[in-house]
Amino acid sequence: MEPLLVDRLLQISDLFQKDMARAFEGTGLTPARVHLLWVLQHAGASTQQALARLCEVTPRNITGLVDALEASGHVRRTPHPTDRRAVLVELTPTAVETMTRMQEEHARLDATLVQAIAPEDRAAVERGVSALAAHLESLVAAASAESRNTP
Amino acid sequence: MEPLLVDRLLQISDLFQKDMARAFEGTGLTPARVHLLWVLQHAGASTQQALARLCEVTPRNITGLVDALEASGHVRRTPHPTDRRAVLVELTPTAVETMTRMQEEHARLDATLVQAIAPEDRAAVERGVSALAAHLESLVAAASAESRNTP
DNA sequence: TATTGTTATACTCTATAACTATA
DNA sequence: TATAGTTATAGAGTATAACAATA
Repeated sequence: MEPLLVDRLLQISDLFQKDMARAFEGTGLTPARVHLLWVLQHAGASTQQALARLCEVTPRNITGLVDALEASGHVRRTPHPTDRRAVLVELTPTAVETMTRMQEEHARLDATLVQAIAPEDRAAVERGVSALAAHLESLVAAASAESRNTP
Repeated sequence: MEPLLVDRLLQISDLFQKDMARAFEGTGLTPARVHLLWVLQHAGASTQQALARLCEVTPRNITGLVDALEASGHVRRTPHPTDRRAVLVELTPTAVETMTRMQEEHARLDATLVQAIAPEDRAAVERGVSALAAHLESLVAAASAESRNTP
């Protein structure tokens, strides 16, 4: 018997994690730190509170990640122009370069993945994974709404 | 512009993680421990060395996971019948029940996922995700073969 | 000599709670 | 009074290295 669709998707999740871990190794970066850099690249200079919301993680956790990324020269803390309690975190020029390369690699990976699918199946797969993502999103949203009602 | 296929797949990975974390919460179980129980359910009573290979994790790590699962009553350590160095880890009856329920929930999730895809797209999606999994598998295998050559 | 599991140590990610400085 | 960030503390997952008992 062939594996269930859900098992294929879980297998793909697992392989993505391995592939990304491999891509970072030797750079001193970790998945959580790369995620923060990715968020920063898209959001631009941000307060740690904003980063905590975007990463769906506690502010305390952001302190630790920013400490590490500051020590490795990937981000800088600068004073907030109007709020003296806050700091702005921004990518350093080297990190901007690193993230640009990473985004190129990301696009290359996308291209090879699309090519791995038979041409006549591509449109259906695009529709299918969009539907799957939407369905899962609603499942998770429903569960988290319920847990807010019974905390 | 619509998101890249790879971004959809990453989104699905992320949603799976959230959904599973939600499913375990309140049970005292964690993703790593459930994974070990899952492996144990499929492999049957195993030595910790075998579990380390199956989970792709160090033997030391298995010691910790088995300690925790033994304390929570999910697994038992029994002496190996022929090798006095080794122990056999096996599921307790309650854990067997828990895993059976989990497998049923897994099958239900698969059914709702398949239903979320338009009927005329289902066959193409099944073929597509199989091709994607195979392609990623070969990418990861190639990378790990290369890293064994340059350690 | 090689293998099984464990002790010792360390690092990363994560969380909550209490505290400081500012709004 | 509320918000931004940090210190303090804790637990889970992971790894390497050294060691005991057994093969």
